[in-house]
Amino acid sequence: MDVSQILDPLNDAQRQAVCAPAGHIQILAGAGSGKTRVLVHRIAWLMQAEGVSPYSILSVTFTNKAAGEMRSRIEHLLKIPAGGLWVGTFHGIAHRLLRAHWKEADLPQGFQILDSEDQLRTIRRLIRDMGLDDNHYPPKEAQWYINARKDEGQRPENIDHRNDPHLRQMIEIYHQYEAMCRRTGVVDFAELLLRAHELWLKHPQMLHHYQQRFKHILVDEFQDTNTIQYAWLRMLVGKDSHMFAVGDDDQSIYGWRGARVENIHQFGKDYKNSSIFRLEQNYRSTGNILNAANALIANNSERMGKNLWTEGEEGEKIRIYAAFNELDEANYIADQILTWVEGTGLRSECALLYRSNAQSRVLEEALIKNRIPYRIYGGLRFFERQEIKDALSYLRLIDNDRDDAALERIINLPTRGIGNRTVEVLRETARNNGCSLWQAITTVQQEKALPARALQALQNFADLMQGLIEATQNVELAEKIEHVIHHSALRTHYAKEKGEKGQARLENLEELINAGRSFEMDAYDDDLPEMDELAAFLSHAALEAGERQAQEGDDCVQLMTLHTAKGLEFKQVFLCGVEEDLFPHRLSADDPARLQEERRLCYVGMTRAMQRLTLCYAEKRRLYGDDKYTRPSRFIKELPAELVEDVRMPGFVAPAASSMYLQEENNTGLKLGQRVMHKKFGEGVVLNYEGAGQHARVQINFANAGSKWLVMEYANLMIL
DNA sequence: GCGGAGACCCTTTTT
DNA sequence: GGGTCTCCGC
Repeated sequence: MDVSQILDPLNDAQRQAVCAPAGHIQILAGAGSGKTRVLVHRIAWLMQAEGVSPYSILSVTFTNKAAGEMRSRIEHLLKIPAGGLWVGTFHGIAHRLLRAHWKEADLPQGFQILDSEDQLRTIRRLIRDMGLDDNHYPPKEAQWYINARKDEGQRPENIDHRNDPHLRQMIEIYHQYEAMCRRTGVVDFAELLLRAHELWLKHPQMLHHYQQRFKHILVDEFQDTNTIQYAWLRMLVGKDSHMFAVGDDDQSIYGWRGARVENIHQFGKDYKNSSIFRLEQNYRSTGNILNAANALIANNSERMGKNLWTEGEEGEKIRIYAAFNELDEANYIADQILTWVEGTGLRSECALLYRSNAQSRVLEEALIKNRIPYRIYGGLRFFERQEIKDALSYLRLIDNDRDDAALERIINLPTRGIGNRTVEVLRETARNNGCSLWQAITTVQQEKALPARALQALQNFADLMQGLIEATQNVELAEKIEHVIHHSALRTHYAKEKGEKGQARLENLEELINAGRSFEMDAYDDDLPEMDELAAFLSHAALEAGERQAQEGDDCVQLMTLHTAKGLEFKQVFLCGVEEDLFPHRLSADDPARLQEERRLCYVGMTRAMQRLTLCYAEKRRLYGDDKYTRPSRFIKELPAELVEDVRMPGFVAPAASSMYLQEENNTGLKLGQRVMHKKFGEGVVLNYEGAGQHARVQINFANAGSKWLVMEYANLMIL
């Protein structure tokens, strides 16, 4: 067997990892070191050199994009379809298991998936129905709480309320929410993972079957695994199976959503005989960029340890641009891009990365002003769009009449005279009888619990749904969708919406029909039960919300958050707003662990750059409506001086508008850094201003009392 | 049932 | 500052 195709494109470290003898293996793969390549080639190696059957390989990723890329690269390398091989996301694989074993998992056969938005709506509804004040129990917080507990593998009955009444109530909300999901036959994202874990916990013989089957378990982005994902993996790894975990602790940026970098350390403890390989040769960035990134990340503690290097050239220094304000920052960047393009560079080679989405607007405006086309990542994806979710809700209700969330969404959409009062009566009836809202319609009608007009409106809705159910039996999926969009009058409803928006919505609805036409059921390799095509389509819509929408194609500058940029690379990168309080974000600055995550985020951002990296900060920034004086991020100071260069023109004088602003601000009579004395708090230093004149507030860092915001009018400060 | 006024919020995102 | 949600009046 000729394996040269598999091994030749690899460097020594990669080859060692790919050919490592069976055993538990951990790969620490630095940014741009060929991580995906190693995973793909490892799978190819197992199959072609070791004669491993694709049937016994499981490869897990976090995103559908990564899973898709992995599968296609494997097929490209092997030049055959990799049938039988399981490649998927944690959620996709859990879903597959639960479909196959719905009975053992104690789920209804046709269970559907509740996406985050539906989950939030459900929880909001529930909190109100429980008679709780949603100011005291914000639905968002409850949602976060529930998902976090599920990610940790906890059910409400296992959580200690520690006699805390608020916590006790949160647990009760979790409890009620669970009951609601059971009643309506839906499962949220976190539940997929938790159920899949419990499924094996409760059915050891089934676990044994999968342990026997999957001899090789490969995990991508291992640093992003949360508690339940790692527990699930550990369970699956039987005594004859091997885990191949690829990750980078320095690129762990999802701690805030439950990811545990500690799992990387835990791996070595759990698998004492495991070996570890490091991929440190970088094929992406210049030496200067790597050295600067290395220096930055060296400020973090408890690292596994890793130093990126390159055979390539040193390259340019890292540029630091100190802007006067956010407009100046944006203009500078636009200007630099124009220069880049004049020098035959492509716009698409340039990326503008920022910490938070709110920063994008000013950048966009500057790009528009300079007629620079751009593409912005983020925002709604196809299956998350309002009109698409409306249409899907009809389909969900057809598929499962217990789906209350779907019914609530469309019972009066388009409006058909079913008001809030009517729906309230339905809810109450459903609650009292422990039935679905759909069933409650019949009950309410029988009991004549509403005025005749409302009853008639309900009857019309019931007739409509009944008609849709009958008309969509035994027809092609696309035809089903088409029929629903047309006869529910969603199409006419959105046609009435004026302007481009309405037009776009209509086009999206058409696109949904197309999606139905091109939808292919996964051809599963084993004994998975036949799944109804509509149900499969709905699951697909929830699990793969589709591409983030943006005008594709043209040569566009790329705008995105630092988080979104992970895994991507660009010749020229601008990190925008590299300022204290923005990056690191002020909400993360106090907690050392979160601060380290911010630093890793900066590391991720810097290592996206291949040739040129510019860090920008503004000395003053308008954010959330008011102006703030800012300080450059501590991350800038952590870069070795010999690797950076200041690109603000020396001796440059602030433009008139800017200096006027400064004067106006300065009528507090104080300058930044000014030492002052306060009667009560003692001596301190001026850190920041807000507003102007006598209503201005000033932030002072007191030597003994810490940092405080004071109103000038009352502060009575003495200048020292 | 809809549209306007006011309250409220505001980090990062995938499934 | 701006986007979203809620409430109230028509």
